[in-house]
Amino acid sequence: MNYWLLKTEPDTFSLADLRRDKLTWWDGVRNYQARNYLSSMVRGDLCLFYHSRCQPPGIVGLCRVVSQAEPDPLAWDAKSKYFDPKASPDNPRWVRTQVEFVEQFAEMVPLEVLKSTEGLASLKVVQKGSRLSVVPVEEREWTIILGLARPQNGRCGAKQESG
DNA sequence: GCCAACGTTGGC
DNA sequence: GCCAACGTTGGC
Repeated sequence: MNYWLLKTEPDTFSLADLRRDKLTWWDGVRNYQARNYLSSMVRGDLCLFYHSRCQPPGIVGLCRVVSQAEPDPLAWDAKSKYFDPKASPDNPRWVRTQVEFVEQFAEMVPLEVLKSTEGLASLKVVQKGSRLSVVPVEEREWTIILGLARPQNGRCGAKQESG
C-alpha cells in the first residue's frame, strides 16, 4: 500500500467532478517520471487530491486507486489533446490508472499551510519548481497531512469516520 | 498575466 | 553528448 499525490487544475477536473462521477481515468499524463509513478500504483493505494492553478492551491481530499496502470488510449487518438504521434497500441508509451472518489475534506489544506508545517519540507509539492502531476508521498507525510485535514482528531475523543 | 523553473527537442 | 531554444507548469 502506497501513498501518492495527484495534481489537477480544478477548472479542468476537480474533486467535485470526481465526487459526481465516482470513478475516473487518470490519463493524459505526458511526463516520463510521472508516468513511472503511475505505473507503480497498485489497487488500494490512496492519493491526496491536489488543486493547482487556483486560489488557493492545496489538498482538497482523497481518492483511491482501483485499477492498475494500463496503456493510455488517448496517446493514439489523433483528436485528443494528449495525442502522441510516437505512441501506438503496439507501443503505448503512456499509461492511465483508474481512481475512485474517497473523501472531500471539510476544509482544504492550502499549499501555504503545507509549506509552513514542520515535517513536510520533503513533500514534493512544496518544493519550488515542482511540476510533476503524480508524486509519491511518504507515510510520515501522509499522517501529518491527514492530521491537518482533520484537526479535531485526537482531541476531546473525537471520532474519525472511515470509508 | 507574469515569469521562474523545469522537461524535451534537435542542431551540431 | 552538449546545450540553446522552446513549450509547459503553476505560484504569485
